[in-house]
Amino acid sequence: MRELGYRLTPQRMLILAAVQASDSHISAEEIYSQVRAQYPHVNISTVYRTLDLLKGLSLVTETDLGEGRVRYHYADKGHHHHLICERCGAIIDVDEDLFLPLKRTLLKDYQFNADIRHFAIFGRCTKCPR
Amino acid sequence: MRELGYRLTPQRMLILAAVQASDSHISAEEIYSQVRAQYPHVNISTVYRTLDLLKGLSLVTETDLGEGRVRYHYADKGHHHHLICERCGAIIDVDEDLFLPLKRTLLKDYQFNADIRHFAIFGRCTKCPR
DNA sequence: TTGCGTGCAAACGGTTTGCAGGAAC
DNA sequence: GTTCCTGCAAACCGTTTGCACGCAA
Repeated sequence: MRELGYRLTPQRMLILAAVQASDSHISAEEIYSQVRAQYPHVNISTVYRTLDLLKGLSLVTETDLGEGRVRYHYADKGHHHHLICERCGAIIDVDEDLFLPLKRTLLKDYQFNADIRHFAIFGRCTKCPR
Repeated sequence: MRELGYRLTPQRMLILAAVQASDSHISAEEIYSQVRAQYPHVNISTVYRTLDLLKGLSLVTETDLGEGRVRYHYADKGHHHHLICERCGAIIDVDEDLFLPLKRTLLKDYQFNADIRHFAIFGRCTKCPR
């Protein structure tokens, strides 16, 4: 799979495995501590370099949920979006189909091909007071 | 206006003025250098502290355009969103009304009250090749 | 054996914080 | 005169980089 000129190192395999294993979005720091459990010698910079590589190969995607840190996601899992409650912190996943009408409008009226894959929408879930 | 227990300092006035004067979104660093032109003694930490205060007073709002830095915007100006071309960097403003159907759906189907005020959508403008 | 990939340490850039002195009230 | 606000310097935190060594090919 990755014999397209890239070397297969234990670090790379473990990092990709960590992203795949995560059922939600995972941060570099979380990947780091997970990989370090099996391979104590890794360095966080290797995690970042590998994630960059995997992004380039379209194996992982990156999302900015506005936390001041980026999260990663295995690319084969379906795209979806996040509703983030500013009060209780709950993260609700919504399907990408919900955005198709918007995407069409942007293309038609604004000549813009929106890359709507991972989206973070802030607000309040109705369970939360106020 | 700000006599709700807050002191009126030249720094605060200049910082708010800088945000108001900006017709688009402005970064803390940009506010800083603009204020410093008239008041060379200011410190960047005062800029951040004042912006926090103005956010709390709902006088400015904050947007994360995914640049690794936050941008600020005077709250009275109408809300709008941004289409950001990943290729040429163009930023296209779109009106918030475009998002009303989505907002309604989220409320009805997901019990989520989306705070759709400043939004950054990445993609490609059709003027750009590929 | 030849690089590519890594660990290390140091730098980075935006933002935050502790503190003591100064200005607004 | 009090208290809030500020400048300063240093810390912070996620991320990036330069370098020399080591391992995958």
